[in-house]
Amino acid sequence: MAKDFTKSLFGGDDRAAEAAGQEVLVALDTGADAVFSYVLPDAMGSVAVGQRVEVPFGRGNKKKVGFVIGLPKHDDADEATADDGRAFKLKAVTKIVDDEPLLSEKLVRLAKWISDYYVCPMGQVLGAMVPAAVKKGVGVKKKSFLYLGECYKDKKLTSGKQKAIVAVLEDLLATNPEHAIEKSEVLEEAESSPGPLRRLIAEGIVMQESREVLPGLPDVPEEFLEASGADIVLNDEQAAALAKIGESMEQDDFGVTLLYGVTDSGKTEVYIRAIQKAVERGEQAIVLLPEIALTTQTVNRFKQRFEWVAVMHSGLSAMERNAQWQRIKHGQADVVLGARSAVFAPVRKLGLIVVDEEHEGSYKQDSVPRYHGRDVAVVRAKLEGAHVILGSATPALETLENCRTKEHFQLVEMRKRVNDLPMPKMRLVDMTMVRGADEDDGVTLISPDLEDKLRAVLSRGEQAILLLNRRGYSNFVYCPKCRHTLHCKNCDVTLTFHKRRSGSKAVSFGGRMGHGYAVCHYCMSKTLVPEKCPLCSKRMVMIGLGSQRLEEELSRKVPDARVKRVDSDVMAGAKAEEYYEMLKDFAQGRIDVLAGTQILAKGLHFPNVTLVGVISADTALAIPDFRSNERTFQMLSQVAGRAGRSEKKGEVIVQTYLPETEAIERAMEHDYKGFVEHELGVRAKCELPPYGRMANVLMRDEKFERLSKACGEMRARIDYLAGQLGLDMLVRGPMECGIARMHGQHRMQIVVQAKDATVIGRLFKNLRAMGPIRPAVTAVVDVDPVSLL
DNA sequence: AGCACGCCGACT
DNA sequence: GTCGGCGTGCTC
Repeated sequence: MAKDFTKSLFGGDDRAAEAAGQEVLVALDTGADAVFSYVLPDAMGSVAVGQRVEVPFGRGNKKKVGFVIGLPKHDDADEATADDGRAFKLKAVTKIVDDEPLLSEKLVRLAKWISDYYVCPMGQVLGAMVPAAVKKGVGVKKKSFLYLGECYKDKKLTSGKQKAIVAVLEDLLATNPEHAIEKSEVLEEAESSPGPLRRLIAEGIVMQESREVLPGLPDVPEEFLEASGADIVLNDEQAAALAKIGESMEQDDFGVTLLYGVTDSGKTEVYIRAIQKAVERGEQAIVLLPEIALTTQTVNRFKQRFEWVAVMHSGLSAMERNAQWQRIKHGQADVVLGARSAVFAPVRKLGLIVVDEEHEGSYKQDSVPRYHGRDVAVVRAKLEGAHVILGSATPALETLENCRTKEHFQLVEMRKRVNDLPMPKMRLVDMTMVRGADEDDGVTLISPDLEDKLRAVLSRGEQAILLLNRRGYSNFVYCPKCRHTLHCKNCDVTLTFHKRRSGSKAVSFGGRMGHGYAVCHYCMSKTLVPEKCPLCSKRMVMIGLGSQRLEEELSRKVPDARVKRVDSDVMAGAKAEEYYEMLKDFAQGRIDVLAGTQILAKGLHFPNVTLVGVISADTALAIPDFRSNERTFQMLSQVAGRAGRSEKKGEVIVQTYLPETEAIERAMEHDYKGFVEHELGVRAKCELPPYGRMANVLMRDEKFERLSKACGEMRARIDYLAGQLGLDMLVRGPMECGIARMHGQHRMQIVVQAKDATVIGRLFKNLRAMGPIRPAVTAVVDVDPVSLL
C-alpha cells in the first residue's frame, strides 16, 4: 500500500539528509525538458520503472506526481551533478503512488522514442499515455468483501439473520479470500441489515477485507448482438491477404502489412480474422480507427465477433474510461478498439495492431505530444514484436514508399469489391460553365446536371447524399460595392455567416442580411452581422457554399424532396440519440436527401443511396498545403464509396471549378495508382515527403516585432547548427503561416526538410539544448506535420 | 509548463 | 510610497 513519508508537521525535511536510498529518475509532466533524480529512502521499499511516485518539486517543494523511468545503480546517492557541472543535493521521494507499475517497461521505452522523435518532454508523453481518469482513479471505490473464517463451523448460531448470512457465503463457496463476496451482495441475498454481520465479524466467523473496486460496465444490450458473421466466407483476395498476414504473424516477429483495398473490398473481415489468430495465440489486438469512424455500428461489429472488447473513445465518462483501461491492464480484453490514443492501451501481450484508414490525417495529434498514431503503432509493434495491419483504399504516400523500401513492410492488394459490386460511375461537372443566372450574386451550388439527377433519383424512390466538404471556407459576408468582407478581429480569416437557429424565419439569401451572426471557426468569437457595410453603408450580402445555403437552394430546386441537413453546427447541440434517430430516419426512407459536411462520408452504409453529389471538390485544393491534392483524391474516393453499396447502380456527381486538376481527373477514373505516380513525381522534385522528412517550427506572439526578431534568431540558430553538425537540410522561412493570425497572435513558421529522420532529430536535440530565445515567444515544433496552416 | 522573483511604470 | 504587470530563470 502507498505510504506517506512526510512525517514532519512543518513541511518536513524533503532532502535525503539522513535517509540513504536508491536513486530514481522521475519524469514530471512539466515543460521542463529534463528528467529529475530523487532518492528513494530505503524504508520505502523498492519501485519499478513505470510506477508513479510523489516528489517535492521547485522552490516551494510543491508535491508533484511523476513516473519512474530509470533506476541508476547508485544505492546510496544523495548528490547529483547538473549539466552546468555544479553539484546539488537530491530530494527524497515522499510517496509511492502506485502499488504496481501503471505502464510496462515497453511502454516507457515507447514514450522515450516519442519524446525524442517528436521533440517533447518525457513527462508530457507519459502523461498523455494514461487517461486522466486513470491517473485520478475516477470511480475507484473501496468495498468490503466477505468470506468465512476457518472456524465458522465450530460456532453455534442462534440468530436467524446470522445463519442466513453464513448460509449465503457457504452456498457461494466463499471460504477463502480469493472467493470473497462483496458485502452488499451478501446482505441483500441474506435479507439482512449490517447489524448481524457486524456480530459475525467480531466473533471471527466471517472475515472482512477492504479492496479497491472498479465500476462495472453496463452490459451490451441483446439487440445489438444478433448476426454472428462467423460464417462469412472470404473471397479469394481476402483469403490470400489473410494468408500473407498470418504468415508474418506466425514468425512471431515485427512486420507491417499495408492492406490496400478498394472501398467495400472487405478489409474489416480480414482484420477480424487476423485478430482471431492473435487471440488464439493468447495475444491481444489493438484496433485504431479515426475518431469519426468510431460509431456504434463499427463497435458492434467487433462486439459480435469477440467476447472481450474494450472500447476507448471520447464519448466515455471518466469512470467508464478508467474501467475500460483497468480491464485492459488486467487482461480482461482481447481486442481494444479506439482512436489515436488507444495505441497506448496497456495490453499484456500485444500480437497485432490494426490501423484502419491509415491515411487519415486525424491520426496526428495536434497538441503535445504531437505524435502520429499510425507511426507510433509501427514503433510499438517493433518494440513488442507484434504485427501491424495498415488498411486503406488510398494509402498515404509515405506508407506506399515504406512498402517499396523497408524490409519489414509488405503490400497486399485487394482490387475487388465484395459481391463483385461495380465501382460507382463518376461524373464531372465543370462549374465554370454553369455561371448561375438564378442567383443574385452569381453563385450556384446545384448545377442543372445535379438537379436533374436528383429529380431522377427521387422519382425512383431512391436516396441521395450531398456533400459540402468543409464548412466555413467561403461562406462569407461581403459588400457588393466596395468588396469589403467581414474578417475576424483576432484571426486572419474571413468570418462565416450563420443563420440564427429556430425562432427567426428564413433569411432571404443573396439579398438582405437578417438575423444572424458571424463566427470565426478558429477562435469561435461571434460578431453580429451589420446590415450595412461599415465602409460604404451599402447593404451587405452573403455568398458562400455553406450547408444552410445549400438547404435553401435545394428547397427551391427540388421542393418535394425531404431534406435533412447534417453538419457539426446542427449536431453540436444534439445528443447522440438524436443523431442516430436521424440516421435511422434516413435508413428507413423517411428522408430523401442528406446534405452536409464530411461527417456524411464516413462509415455509413445505406443501400438505397444511389447518388452522391460533391458540391465542390475544390475546397481542399484551396488550402496552401503540399498534401491538398492527396487529400482531394482521398476525399473523392471516400465519397464514391458511399454510392451504390447494393445491387443498384450508384453514381457520383463531382462539381468543380478546377476540372483539370490531376487529383480530380484521376479520381474520376478510380485511378489511385496513376495519381500516386504523378504526385510522387511532384514530391520528388521538391524533396517533399515521402522523399524526406519534414518538421515545422511554428512561432507565435502578440507583438509582431518581437515575433519576427525571434524568428530571425531561430533561423540563425538552425543555420548555425546545420553548419556545426554538418546536417544536410533544406530550411525555408521564416514565413507567414497559412493563417497568419489566430487568437490575436501573429504566426510564422520555419519549415525544415531533410533526407532522413535522424537529421531532424539531431537538429532539435541540439536546438533545445541552446535554451529559449530572448525575448521569449511561443515556439512549437511539429515533426511530420500533417498540415502547415 | 508553471511559478517565484525582480525590475519598472501608474496609482492612492 | 507600493501595487502589479511583464520578462527572466529555474526546477533534481
